[in-house]
Amino acid sequence: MGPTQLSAAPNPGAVVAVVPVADSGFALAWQGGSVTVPALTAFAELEPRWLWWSARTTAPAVLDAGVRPSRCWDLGTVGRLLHGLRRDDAAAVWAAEHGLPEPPHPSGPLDLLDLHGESGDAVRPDGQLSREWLRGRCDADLRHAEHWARLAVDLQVEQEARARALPDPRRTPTSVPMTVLTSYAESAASLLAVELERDGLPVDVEVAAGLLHDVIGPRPADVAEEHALRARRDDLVLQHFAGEQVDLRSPGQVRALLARIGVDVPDTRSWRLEPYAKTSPAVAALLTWRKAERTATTYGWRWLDDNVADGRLRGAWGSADAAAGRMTAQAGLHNLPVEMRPAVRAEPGHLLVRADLGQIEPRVLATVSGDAGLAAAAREPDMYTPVAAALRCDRPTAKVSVLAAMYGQTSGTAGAALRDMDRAYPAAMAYLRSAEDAGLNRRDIRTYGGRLLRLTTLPAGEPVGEHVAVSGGFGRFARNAMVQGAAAELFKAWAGTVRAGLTDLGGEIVLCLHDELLVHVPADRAPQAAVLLSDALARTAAWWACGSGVRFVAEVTTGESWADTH
DNA sequence: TCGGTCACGTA
DNA sequence: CGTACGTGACCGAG
Repeated sequence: MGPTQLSAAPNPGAVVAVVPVADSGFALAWQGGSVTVPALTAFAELEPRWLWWSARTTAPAVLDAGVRPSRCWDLGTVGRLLHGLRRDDAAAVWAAEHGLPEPPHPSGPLDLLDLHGESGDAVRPDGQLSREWLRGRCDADLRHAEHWARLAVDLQVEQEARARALPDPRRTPTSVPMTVLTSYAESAASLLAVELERDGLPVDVEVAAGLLHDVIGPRPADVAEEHALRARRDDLVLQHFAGEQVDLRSPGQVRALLARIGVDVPDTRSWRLEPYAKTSPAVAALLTWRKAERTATTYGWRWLDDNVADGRLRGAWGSADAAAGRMTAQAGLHNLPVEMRPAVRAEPGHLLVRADLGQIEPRVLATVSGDAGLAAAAREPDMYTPVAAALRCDRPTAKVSVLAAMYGQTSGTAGAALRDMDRAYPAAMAYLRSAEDAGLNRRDIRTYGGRLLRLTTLPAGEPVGEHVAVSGGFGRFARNAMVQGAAAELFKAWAGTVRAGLTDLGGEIVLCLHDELLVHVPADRAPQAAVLLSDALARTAAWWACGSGVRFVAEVTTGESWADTH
């Protein structure tokens, strides 16, 4: 082994850390060297695995520089994955990797340790990162940025070693260990989140306006007209109550109002009122009003004005929620009512291609639990047909039984069904019980892909699952999170593969919806995009579910609007 | 002005 | 058939 040359260029495909410095270029570092450059193009040709402290802070500058990264490693994202962190800032990730206590937020006041040393070291005597560095010195100039990039390289090596050392849950492991692959996929998802936020979802404002007009009436010209229209909607309900002056938006007042016509309910949720709608026109009118009111307040003219610009609906995206690691989105991107989906339209000369994973959670359960019987069922296009045969019941009963087992049913008559499930699929049931047990006893657990679910240090009532503490403890939460979390990991791995394949087609992912991908492509490439969505799933499942025998299936459809693809 | 609660949209 | 998330309105406390 000769001495390392500091000027040695990275090999193609190497991990290369990038730290942008405003208006000055980029600091780059890799194992064996580092450099500062005015532009990224020469390094982009090496197709490196770009390494950054977080995509959210770094990727915009990289994308602006004209680079479309195909692979990356996100220290914040991987830190959250490996350590179950609720934060992804450099200080928290660094501390977790080095076994140090969780540091205060970088915005907190500086102390003597932060300012230690002649020039101010990046690492404090106690091993934590200096808050002075975190607050701007790291990208103040290229010299400091280069040091910051080297630290990133060191931390990546440590993270990868940790990921590599975790047990691989697959029956037939591939050469790259499972949690390293998950780290790649989760990092890609964080980059995708940045792109989704920048590019947005194509929405035809004219179509959206037409839909709104039909449901909530014309766009009000001023505040007075807005109130008048609101009053007119309210009157359609109130006329059923002899002109009483009641605030329909106040659940308490509505409940009292309903009591006066003999409808006595503990709350006024729509599913509870639904049975009365058949016989009571007043209740029916109230439910219709509720529907329109939801649209008017949450997805109305204000929403359109605030969130849609240049024909794109934009909101903040997160790559992993706190509970199980599913993607999150704001601005209504994840809860757009079905009635509004015709407004999601491909731009001229383009088409939307939608793919959704069929029966994803039971197939994931078959994979992660290694249950041979359930895996055999998961080789079929419809899992519930063989399950019904095994349980000697009809298909709807089979479906309910599987879901009840996965989610920990607490109501209804599940006893017999669960006994049958135990007989037919003992390994899957044992897996679920073991997850529930970990939850009940507050033990940390890892998902199939290696995400740490922290149940030990979580204070009761902490909003990881806002209602967990009150509604049933951590047992059901853990049982659910192990399945939902693994499904999220598969989904993101799939999405990352699709994203990489879309570059050649000139297309982009425009929406991620837990088990559904929406892709926007030039119209003549739509057939290729459809093939890509299916192929990417097969290729992803080949390593993700290696040796399990489980098949994953996607339904793929093409159309001009999102609604057309259903 | 704030957090809690209700309610409801999506998966 | 449970979990999770984001949004907006009301309501009472401060």
